[in-house]
Amino acid sequence: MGKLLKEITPKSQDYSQWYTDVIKKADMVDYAPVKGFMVMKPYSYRMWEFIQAALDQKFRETGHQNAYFPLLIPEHLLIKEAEHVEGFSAEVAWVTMGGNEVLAERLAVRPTSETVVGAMYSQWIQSYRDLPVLINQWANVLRWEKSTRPFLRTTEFLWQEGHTVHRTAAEAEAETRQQLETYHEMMESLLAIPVVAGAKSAGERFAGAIETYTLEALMGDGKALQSATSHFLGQNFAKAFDIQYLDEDGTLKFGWTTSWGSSTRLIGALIMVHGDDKGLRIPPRVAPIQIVIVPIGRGNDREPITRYAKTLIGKLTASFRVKLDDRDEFTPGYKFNDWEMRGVPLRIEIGPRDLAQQQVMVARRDTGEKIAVGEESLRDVLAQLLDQVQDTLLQQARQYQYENTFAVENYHEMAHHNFRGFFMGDWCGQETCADQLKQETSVTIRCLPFDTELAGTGCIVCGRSGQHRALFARAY
RNA sequence: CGGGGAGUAGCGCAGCUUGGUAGCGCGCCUGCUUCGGGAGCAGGAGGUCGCAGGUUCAAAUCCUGUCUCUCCGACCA
Repeated sequence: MGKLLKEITPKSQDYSQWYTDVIKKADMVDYAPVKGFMVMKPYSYRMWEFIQAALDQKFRETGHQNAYFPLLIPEHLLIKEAEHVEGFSAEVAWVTMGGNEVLAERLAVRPTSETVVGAMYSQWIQSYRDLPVLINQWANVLRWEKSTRPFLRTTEFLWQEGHTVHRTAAEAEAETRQQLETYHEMMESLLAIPVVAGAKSAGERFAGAIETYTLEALMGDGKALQSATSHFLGQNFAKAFDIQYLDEDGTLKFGWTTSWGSSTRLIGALIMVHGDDKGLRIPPRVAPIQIVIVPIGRGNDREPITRYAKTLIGKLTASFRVKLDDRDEFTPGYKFNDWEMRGVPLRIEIGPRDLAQQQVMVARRDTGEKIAVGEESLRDVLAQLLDQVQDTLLQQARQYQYENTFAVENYHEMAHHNFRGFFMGDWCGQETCADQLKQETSVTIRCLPFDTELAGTGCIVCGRSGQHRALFARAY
């Protein structure tokens, strides 16, 4: 325990440093040779694969197909939608050379793919019979960010971006909401992260969107993290890229498009929502290793224990992701701490006493609780415990969010909470109020949550009558 | 992009003020003993001091430039 503190800075002492310590000590990332880039090591990449698998399945179930669009986008395409290019111009990386030749037109490394997708869709779509187009791609994108943090904001990141075209506004709008719901469900059931769903205010919308929906999660330091977004693009991109179809009535009409995305940033959210001073706590459903087995004993004890551990592995691998830590060079105590740092949900200890009693000790990462389990019921108990850990992490995160969500009548009240947490308040709808708030407190409007009502106490900034109930917070 | 801090062995650091044979802890390798919450002893390997210039008989140390990490702000998934 004493040595542990040397390795991971306590959250309460320095949250940023804690985060950096955890991702390094849990063997999730390494820094790359180019500034702002990171290597996702196998342990974190595996988590991404679980997220991918869950989303991909859901996308398919809702009628979407995967495709892949090019990494490079010619400048003339990128600049077609005026608002869009303005929103992204400051963070686009350009390719200007091909081999030894200077290119006639420079090529943008995609910051997102609406433009190149739009250019292709305009060629693919002729008739209302071609609609809807429901395509998703798994890709990397590049945004030249000024300050970067592993997972939360890196220059290159992995994500999925869905791009759809619909015949009617209502259908596109429904698609936008449906995809947000897909993310919502995945975050709670897989990552055990509660979120607030809502619409972005005009000032916070995606560049070129009519409406942006978002999921906002509360991190352990009281800051909000935008975790997934879904955009209703209206006909903005259809007009810019000439995505038209001949409708049943014989007239040419513009399609209605959407786009929606979620990224490896989700892993950053997972770390900050569930981690504690001992390190990571990974929800079992995304844990690369769900159960680690630590054999205890030396000399004459060792051989039968190892043999037993191996038969146990054989029995459990069909149902769980299990690992036997039979490293010779570390003591059990070291291994306990090591796997706790890496966030493995359950640990099985097998020592001479257990062998004699035909039982094992099972320790939970989330609560620290340790129980003896008889061999015959082991598989069922483990399955139950994994569910319980998954559930407990979600409940704890919900509790934390609940305890750190405050209704305010004017923005000065936020100071009582050090501007940390979710703040619910009325907003008059004027951007000037949002700007003033941000200027003075760094707090921004995270979203206008669905299914909320005005408190009637007036705009928290100017006091005029409110137009929207809004979620305010400082954000990553 | 602005303001702080930091780059010396795999990791964490000292040495720099006042230039003169590169050190400590952990880790690593070998051997023996150890194992229910970060084991002990003994021996050993490992460094062009971030990079590039400059000053000097001599640079980890002084000067200039540059790159990277980190924290805090402004900009963004």
